[in-house]
Amino acid sequence: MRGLRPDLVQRRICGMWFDWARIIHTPSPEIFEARINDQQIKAVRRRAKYILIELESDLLVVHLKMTGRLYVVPPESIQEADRWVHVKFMLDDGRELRFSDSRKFGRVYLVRDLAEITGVLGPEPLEDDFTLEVFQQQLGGRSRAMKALLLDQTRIAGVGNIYADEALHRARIHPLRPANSLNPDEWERLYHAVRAALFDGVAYQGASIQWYRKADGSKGSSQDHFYVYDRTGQACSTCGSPIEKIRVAQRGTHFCPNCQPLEKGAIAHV
DNA sequence: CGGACAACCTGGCGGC
DNA sequence: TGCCGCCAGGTTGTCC
Repeated sequence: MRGLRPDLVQRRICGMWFDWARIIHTPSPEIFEARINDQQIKAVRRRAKYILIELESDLLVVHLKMTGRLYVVPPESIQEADRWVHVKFMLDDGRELRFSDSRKFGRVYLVRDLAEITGVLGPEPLEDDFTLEVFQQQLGGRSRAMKALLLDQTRIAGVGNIYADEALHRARIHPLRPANSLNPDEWERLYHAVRAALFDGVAYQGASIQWYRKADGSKGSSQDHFYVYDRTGQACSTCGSPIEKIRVAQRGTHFCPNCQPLEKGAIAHV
């Protein structure tokens, strides 16, 4: 989002193209095309994992899902190959905004009101009003595994599989711990850990494990700073124990069995 | 409420 | 080399 902003703000959309209609989620492709045409881009923002491109009378919303990429190409590079481009928006300066997605899971939306898409999302964890009390109120009081709760976008928005694992490790909490078993100190640790993990992810400009690329096409570096994600069998940077991988909430889940013990009272021995 | 699973899709990788 | 099965930064819906 930050990388796209300078290339997009003040541009005017003067055409679009697509070759996979299902990616155009709302409204129908015909209406989408007619309505977006000639609208000027006023701002580029974000809500949870949704990129919001503010137009004069609509919001162009993009979700990259697993393998989506959004980037701008200058006129001289428009012939450059990318076999996974499925939607293009022509800009008034001759450039082109491309949505590329090998798995075709990503979606684009054109709406008057953001609530049409993100109405059920929980609070933004990096906002100032996201306090420890809010965090605990959103996630606490139930028996679900903490990892599953962190991934639940209706309780807290924007935490994905990588940063859920990273936050739990930073807070030294096992991913299977029931939410109603955390003590006040653990709640506070996890609160700060979630924010720190997300903040660092943004600072490192995303994780380029396979497909993700920044707006300028280069790789983010978050993957070079993972504590547990994608590090199965490697030594924990804190204690040296091998990182383990299990399945929680149907997602691959990485943790250090020594730093993040499941048994109550189990104390890490280094 | 919550867990399991399928669906949506394609590509990369390890194993044989 | 080739084929097969498994895995993947996410979300939604169904069933139990």
